[in-house]
Amino acid sequence: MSISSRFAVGVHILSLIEFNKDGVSSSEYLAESVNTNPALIRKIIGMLKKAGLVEVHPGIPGTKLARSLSDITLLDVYKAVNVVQDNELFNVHESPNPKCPVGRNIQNTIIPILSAAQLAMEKVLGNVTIEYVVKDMLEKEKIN
Amino acid sequence: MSISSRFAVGVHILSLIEFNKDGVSSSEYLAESVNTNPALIRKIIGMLKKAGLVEVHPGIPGTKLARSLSDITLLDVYKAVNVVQDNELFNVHESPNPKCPVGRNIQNTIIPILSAAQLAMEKVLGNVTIEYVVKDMLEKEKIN
DNA sequence: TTACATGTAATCATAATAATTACAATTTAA
DNA sequence: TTAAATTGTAATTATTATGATTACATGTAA
Repeated sequence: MSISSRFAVGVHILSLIEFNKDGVSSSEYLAESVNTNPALIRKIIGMLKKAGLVEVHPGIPGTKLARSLSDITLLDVYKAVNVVQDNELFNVHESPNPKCPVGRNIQNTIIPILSAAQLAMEKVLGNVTIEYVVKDMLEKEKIN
Repeated sequence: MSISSRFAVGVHILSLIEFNKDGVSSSEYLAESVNTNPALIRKIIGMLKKAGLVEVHPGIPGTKLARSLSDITLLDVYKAVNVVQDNELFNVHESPNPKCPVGRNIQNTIIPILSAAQLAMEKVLGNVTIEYVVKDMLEKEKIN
């Protein structure tokens, strides 16, 4: 089990749009960097658009960022691409036996805990911006 | 995508062993409460045993806790049942294009962030014991 | 030796993912 | 007006993971 790479690809797309801000970031161009096919990129871009993170129009080549770099967090991307629903990071068995004191309470007892764990993870993502990601990549370029 | 219910079932099993500490917790007994089949329970119990959380012996009916309730955290269970490997909660696309500054840095830039997010989630689990879970279930029984 | 429980491998149906193909809809430029 | 290029989106496929199930070998105790 792991969270869909749509999320990492979304971050990749937004970062590359910034790196290529003076050029045209078509789905084919982005797909070459991600190393996948343009249709998948367009699907993810569609989700980013729906979330208000990018601007893109049918027939017009290229995608632009709709917000400043410092105003887009990894949590925004994560939410945009629907990799995990609220309260659904953890799968809880569906039909425990209500005749048993554990069976009839397990869900109500652990779901709040699991939800808190999920929120703690998401909070970390919320504290990282695409601006940081881009700057970090530039740093790594300098070093190498 | 979501984390396997093996984890929630593991918590269920340990809690029920405690509730039933004066009786015999066979895989069939546990399976009835979880509402699944005994083979799956035995598989999960095998993992809990390997992690030193329970005692169980071939041919001898029943499973016992190997540690005190207050010394077993949800993180112990999570680790025991192998629902998520270290650094693998998030899937990162495998072969980004090394000719692109984003493609050649995306992994090194986001993996530490994703790892920190995963650890934050796991830390929450590490702060909750089976003792708390059992007590909370008892509380909920009183109320209802 | 018989009955019963655990340990474990194998099989199967289902669901999710990512890759891919295909094509309609839209825009721009010739 | 037409042609070319791009986005939007649905459908298909191969692969993988999960959970349910079956089967049976192994081990214990009466």
